[in-house]
Amino acid sequence: MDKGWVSSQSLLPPTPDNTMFPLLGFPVKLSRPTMELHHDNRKLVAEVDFFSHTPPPNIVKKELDQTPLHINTGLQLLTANTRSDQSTVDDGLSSDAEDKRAKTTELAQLQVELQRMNAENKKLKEMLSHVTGNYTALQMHLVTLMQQNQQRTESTENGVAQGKVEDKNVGVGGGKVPRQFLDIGPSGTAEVDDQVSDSSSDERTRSSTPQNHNIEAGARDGARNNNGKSQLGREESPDSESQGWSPNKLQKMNPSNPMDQSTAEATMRKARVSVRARSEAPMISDGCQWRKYGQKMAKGNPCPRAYYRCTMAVGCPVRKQVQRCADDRTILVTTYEGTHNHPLPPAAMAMASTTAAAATMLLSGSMSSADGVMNPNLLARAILPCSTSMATLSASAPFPTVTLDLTHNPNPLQFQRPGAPFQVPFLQAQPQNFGSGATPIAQALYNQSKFSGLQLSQDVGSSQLAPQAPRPPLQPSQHPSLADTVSAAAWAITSDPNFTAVLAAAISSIIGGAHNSNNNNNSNNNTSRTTISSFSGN
DNA sequence: CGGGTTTGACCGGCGC
DNA sequence: GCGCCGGTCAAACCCG
Repeated sequence: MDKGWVSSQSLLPPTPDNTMFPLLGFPVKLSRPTMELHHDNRKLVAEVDFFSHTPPPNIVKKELDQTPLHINTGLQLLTANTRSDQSTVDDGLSSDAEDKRAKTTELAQLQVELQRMNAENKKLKEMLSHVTGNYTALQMHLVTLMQQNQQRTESTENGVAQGKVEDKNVGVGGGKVPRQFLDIGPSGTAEVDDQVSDSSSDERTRSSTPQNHNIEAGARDGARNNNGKSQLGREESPDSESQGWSPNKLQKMNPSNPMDQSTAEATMRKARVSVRARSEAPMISDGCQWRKYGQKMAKGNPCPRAYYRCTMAVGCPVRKQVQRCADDRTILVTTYEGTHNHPLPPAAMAMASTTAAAATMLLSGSMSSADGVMNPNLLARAILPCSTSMATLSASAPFPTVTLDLTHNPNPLQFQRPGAPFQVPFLQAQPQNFGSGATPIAQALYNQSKFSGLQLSQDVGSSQLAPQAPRPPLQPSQHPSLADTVSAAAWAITSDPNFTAVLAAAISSIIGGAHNSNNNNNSNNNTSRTTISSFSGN
C-alpha cells in the first residue's frame, strides 16, 4: 500500500473544507493540492484548489482574479502518474527507489508551491484588510463631512431647514414630534454631552476641553468610583460614559459650542440601528463583547429589555438593548447605539459597517432638501431598493432609528440562492466595492437567507417593535445564525448600488469642504474616533 | 477572587 | 406637581 504513494494530504493541515479565515471574512476552501498518482490500480487524487473560495467582496475577487484559483503546479504529475502506471504493470521492484525519489522531489516542489500560495494568500488578506480599513475610514469621514456641511447649512439658514424637515416628517410619518436630532441647535450642537449639558445642568461638571473627545480618556468604571452614584461618576468622567447614549443627554445641546468632530459623533449616536432577527438565543452574536448592566420591563412588552454595553475597550460608549418582540417572541430586537472607540474584530466589522451605513443614511435622509443628499424615500430605497414597500418613516420617536428586519423571506433578486454561496448577487451588488467593510458578510450570506426587509422608523417604542409587515411563522429551518443575519444586513446596506450612489453624491456635494479634519483614512480603520459603528456581537 | 449578572433604586424627561 | 417611563447605577449575588 505504501508503495508508490505520496501522501499529498500530509502537505496540508487538517482543515475542514470550508474554513473561515477571520481576516478574510469569507470561507476559504482548503482543498488538497491536485496530485494524481496511480499505483497498484489505485488512484490518489488531490487537487490544488487552494484558493477555491466562496464569493468574497468584489474587491477581493478582483485581487483573486489575478491569482488563478486553480494553480498549475507544473509538476507534470500526469507524466509521473504514467510512470507510476507503468510501474504497476512492471513488478515495481526495480523502479521503486526511483519512484520514491521522484515523488519526494515532487513533494518538495509541492511544498514550495504551497508556501508560495500561502504567502500570496497572506498578502491578499492584508490587502483586503487594508481596503476594508480605507472603506471604513472613508465612510466615517463622509459622516463627519456631512455633519459639518449640515452645520454650515443650518447656521446660514437657521430654522429654515428644520422647518422643512418637520414638514417632511409630518408628511411621511404623520407624527407631531419633529425628529429630535434635528432639534439640535443651529450650530450643530450636536456637541457631545460632556460639553453640552453644562449650561443646562449643574449636576455635571466638565474637565474636558471642547476637543477633549479622547476616546481613550479615562476608564469609565474607574471614574465612576463610588457611592456618589452617577453624578459623581459622570463628574469625573468626560469620556465616553458622559457621551452615553441617553437621548436625554443629547437634548441638552449647547448651541454655542463650535462644531467639531464630536458633533458628528453625537449626532450619529442619536441614530439607532435596530436589528430584528429570529433567534432562540438571548442575544445575537455580533462580534463584540458585552456586559449587561441593566434590565427593565418595557411598557407594552411582556418581555424584559436588557441593556448591554460594549466591554471590548475601556470606555467604549456603545450600548445595545435586547428585547424580544411582543408580537412574536421568536424575534429578537437588538438596538445599537454609539460609536466604538476601539478596533473591531472582523466579525464585528459587519455590524459596525451596518450601523455606520444605516445611521449615515438615516441622518443623511434627515438633512434638509437643500443638502441635496438624500430624502427619506431615497433613503429607504437606498437601503433596501427591493423592499421599499417595507420601508417606513415615522416621526414619533425621540431619535431616529433604522430597523433592519431580518425576519422575512429573502429577497428573490438578491438572495435567490439560499442554499448556495451568494456569489452572483454579491459580486454584482458591489460594483464599487463599497461592501468591503463588511467582509464577513460573505460568510453570512453563505449561511443565511433571511434578510428581506428593512424598516426606517423613528418610533422606537412602537414602530420598531411592532410588525410592519406580515411575518411568516417561525420555521426552524429559517433560523440562521444571528451573526450571519446581522452581517447580511450590513451587506444589504453597504453593497447596495444605491448606497454607493448616495455616498458618491454625498461626497461630491461635500467635497468642497473636505479638507479634512481627521485624516483617518489610514489602514487602521476601526480606530477612528469618528467611527460610528456600533454593532457587535458576539 | 475576579468578572459578569441580577435587581431594586435612582434620575431625568415628558405628559397630564 | 405628580406619576409614568426609559435609562442607568451599583450593591448583592452568582459562577468558573
